[in-house]
Amino acid sequence: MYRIGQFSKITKVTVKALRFYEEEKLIEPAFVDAVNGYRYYSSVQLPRIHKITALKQCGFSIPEIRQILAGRNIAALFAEQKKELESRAIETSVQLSSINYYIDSLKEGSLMKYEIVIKELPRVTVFSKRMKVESYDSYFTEIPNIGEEIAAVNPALKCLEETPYSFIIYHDGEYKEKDIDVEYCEAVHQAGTDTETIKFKTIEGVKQAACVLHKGPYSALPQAYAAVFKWIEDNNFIPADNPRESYIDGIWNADSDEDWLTEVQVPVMPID
Amino acid sequence: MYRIGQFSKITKVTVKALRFYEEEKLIEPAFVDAVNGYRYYSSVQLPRIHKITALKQCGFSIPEIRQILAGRNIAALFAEQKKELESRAIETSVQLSSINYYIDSLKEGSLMKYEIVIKELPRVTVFSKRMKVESYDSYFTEIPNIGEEIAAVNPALKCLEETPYSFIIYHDGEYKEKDIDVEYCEAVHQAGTDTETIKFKTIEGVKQAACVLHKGPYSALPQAYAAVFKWIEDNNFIPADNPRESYIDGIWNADSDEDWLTEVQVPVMPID
DNA sequence: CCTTGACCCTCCTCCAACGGGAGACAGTAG
DNA sequence: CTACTGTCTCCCGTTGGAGGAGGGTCAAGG
Repeated sequence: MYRIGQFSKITKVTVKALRFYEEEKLIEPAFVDAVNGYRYYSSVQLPRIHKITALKQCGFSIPEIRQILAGRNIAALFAEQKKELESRAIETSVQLSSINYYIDSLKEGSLMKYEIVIKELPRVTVFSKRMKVESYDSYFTEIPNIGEEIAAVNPALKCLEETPYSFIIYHDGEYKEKDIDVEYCEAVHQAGTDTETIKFKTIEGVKQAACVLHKGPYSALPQAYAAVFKWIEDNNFIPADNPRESYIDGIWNADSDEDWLTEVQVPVMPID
Repeated sequence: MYRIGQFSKITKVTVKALRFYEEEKLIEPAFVDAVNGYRYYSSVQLPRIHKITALKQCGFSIPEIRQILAGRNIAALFAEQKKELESRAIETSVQLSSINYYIDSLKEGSLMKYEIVIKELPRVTVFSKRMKVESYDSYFTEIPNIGEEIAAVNPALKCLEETPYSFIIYHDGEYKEKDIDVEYCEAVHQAGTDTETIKFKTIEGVKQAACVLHKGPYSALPQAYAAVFKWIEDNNFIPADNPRESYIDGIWNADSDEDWLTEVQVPVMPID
């Protein structure tokens, strides 16, 4: 019979943990002195505490260990824990490559200019106009016209005011300087009547998109694109769809182009 | 200006988290209505919350994020986090192979007969006698003699009574049936006078040893050895030293050999 | 004007697995 | 007798919020 401190040394389980396991009904002392309350453990309990330690080293929680010790659901719990650990391994490796990306970008002196975040993009109903434009500058003259044209046919049309979402999809997979195939979209509450060139449609949600926020004039957007595509590569993702550029602040509500805010969103999927 | 719920939708950060971050001084609303207490956020805060989200996805804690946002210790924190994540990745992979080992052993019908635990073995002072014996049975007749012989020369000798540690080191790296090179050791408080065949020595500690507890007669010990060596292989470790067999309960204090307890300890190191 | 539903506020508790420490006995060695 | 170590119980703190209670706000519809 060992006192708790001795048992603790033998088993390498702290005294605190032993008392806690008793409270959690994982293991009880073989005998408790009724007078002074001292706990006494015996060597026949070594296999049990050994088993507890082994299960803890596998990352099981205390209720799970209790189940396994009771002999219930053993196979199921192990299979579940395996899945859990596998997803944890993936998560850690994503974090690791993410960190490496930032360390890289720090070395190049740009002090975390771009941070990339994985987000979900919701399903939205939009009106959209697809067009080929000569250059980036030219479509900004187009956009106000689109709004007017669709409003003329749908007087009661409402865009999302609280969480507005207007963006351009680049249908050329890659970066181009001219003759760009773009689609301007603006989220609305409900579909309305199409025009010749402007159509209502539903854009499906995207479970994972790498998103980067760009602050400043549009001329610097290519840097944001470069950053997000480097991140995607570094983090073992691949683009799963065409990139979007979402306009948050711009000429319509910010004076200085230094204050403009644009989000680049690239749907991605992990490389298996 | 967005109310908290709208800002939450835009940023995919829950309302609870936004309020919590405010309390933690990570981000404050651009404006708080003095009358009703409503928080209002503006789009100029998007880069900051975006940065917070990105850092969280790297696994940083909130105090760390606060430091990084303040621009302090950035490189150091990133390097530290990288190390942290790397060790977490290793830990998870160990747990994973551990789990796989048990799932394997479950399939073979043996319901977790042996659990393997990684423990540290302390540095101990022992008296030891190294000898070649014909078979496993024969050295058990030897052991009592060793104790008597050393006690004759060292009348005041004290073994560790509270946490006794007596064990055999197998100097043949592998399993042998006869002509075995063994060393019997028993931990003592202080070194004493050597005899012709029994020497005092200090055995260095081992940082990681794969340990398995065997309950039952010694004839079944080979199964325990098989289990621990399989585990070592499955878990990407390699033996780092000769195995030890530590005797906890045996003929001297347990009647039935079904109650005997022995621990097999194999020092290991991870494969790089 | 009243109600309803959607938001928002603050404040409180809860999670996991113990660690740290306070205050009070217990047991032993010098 | 005192000092030291071990043990007991009880309470608080950790992380990053989630969940809920109880109550105020705001706009729309009847």
